[in-house]
Amino acid sequence: MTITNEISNRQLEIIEVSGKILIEKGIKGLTTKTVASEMNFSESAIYRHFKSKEEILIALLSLLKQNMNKRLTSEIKPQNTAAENFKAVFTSQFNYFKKNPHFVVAVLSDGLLDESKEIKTIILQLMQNKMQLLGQILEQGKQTNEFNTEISTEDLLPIILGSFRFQMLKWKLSNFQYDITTEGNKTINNLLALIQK
Amino acid sequence: MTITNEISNRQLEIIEVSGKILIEKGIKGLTTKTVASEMNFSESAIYRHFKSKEEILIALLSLLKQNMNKRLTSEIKPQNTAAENFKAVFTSQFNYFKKNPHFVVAVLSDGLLDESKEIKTIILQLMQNKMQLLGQILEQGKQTNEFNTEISTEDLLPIILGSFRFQMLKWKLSNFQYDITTEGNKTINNLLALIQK
DNA sequence: CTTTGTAGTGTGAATATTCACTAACCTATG
DNA sequence: CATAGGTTAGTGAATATTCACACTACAAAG
Repeated sequence: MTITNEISNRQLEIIEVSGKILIEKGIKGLTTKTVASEMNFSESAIYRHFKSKEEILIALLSLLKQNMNKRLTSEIKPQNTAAENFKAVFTSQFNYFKKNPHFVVAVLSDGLLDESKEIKTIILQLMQNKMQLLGQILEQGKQTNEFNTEISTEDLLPIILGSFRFQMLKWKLSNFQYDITTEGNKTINNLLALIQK
Repeated sequence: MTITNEISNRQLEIIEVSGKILIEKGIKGLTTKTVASEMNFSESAIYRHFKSKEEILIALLSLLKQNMNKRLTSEIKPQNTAAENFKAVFTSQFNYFKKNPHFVVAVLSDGLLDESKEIKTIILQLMQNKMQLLGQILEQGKQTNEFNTEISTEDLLPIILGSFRFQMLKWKLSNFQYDITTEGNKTINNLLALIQK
């Protein structure tokens, strides 16, 4: 366990393994035993890399938050139409989760919510960041007269975000068996159809 | 513990207490100890009323399923407009959860999903029932030319249900501090504005 | 080149705690 | 007097965490 803020390769492995366990067996299945077993080393070895189990979850969520912010921010380009930006953001999300389904936990992280104050904070930040980003795009669309102005951005956001979350939940319930990118694209277009003029 | 299918008063108490614990402390907080403590009797007394902890959860979800079906079905009236039916169904939901916030678990039951096969099945049924009911209303609205036909009912359902779920999540995250019926009404109107002609 | 210190990473055994659940017993009431 | 519903006092299993110990790589020192 190094003192730096950097994440070591071993830590990253543990995070990924934890995410995998989380979606396969749920929060109850994530124990020091299962993590150690999946890592092919003993339980005590975990503590060479993380102070506690909670720290693993915190690291996982922090990583995702960081990644998501960087990734999504880079997708938004002022020269593009709001619809294009809207599509780009969600396409990026769906592609990312297709490659890293073990991070879907973070979207459906209600189960983790009650874990600790710190975890709750990160999850809330994750939501707020996404809301803020989406809010920008919606405002852009209203100003450029692409989107309907009848419904306030504030009211539109939970509808869009809720749809996204629900889609992810369905995907998880199917055990990730269908292609989330094609299904996701359908939803993107449907949502756009609803809010476009 | 009687042999009948009826739920005794004591069982109902336990179910309600469990629901309360579930939203306050999450699935991890729901233990024989916390239930017993909230009931003001010993842990072993629980087993006079339920065979296992899982049975409590199953009873809770079954009760809600039964209740929701009955309640929502009675709200749909063919002589009413689709918009009226739509409103009636959601108003009923919001009113019900306002009075029984401890049952919000069932809407946000992601955490329970991994508990057991049987529990997962009931939760899925709960979702499907609601989808089916809402689907009827949407179809009615399309036939009477009230609703937009651009987006298929199938595609519309997850958007509406996702919005509802997200609204409930926000409410829970706020610790049920605001009035869900007024906030809910806003969402109902917004959704209607989106799908109406 | 060899010794030696040290940081990093692993192990197995032991720990206290918590969990769901059970057994034996008590007692009021119909 | 049987039964429903409560009690106390356990049970074994699982859990997160700690500890003493061992091995390795490698850099500094002699």
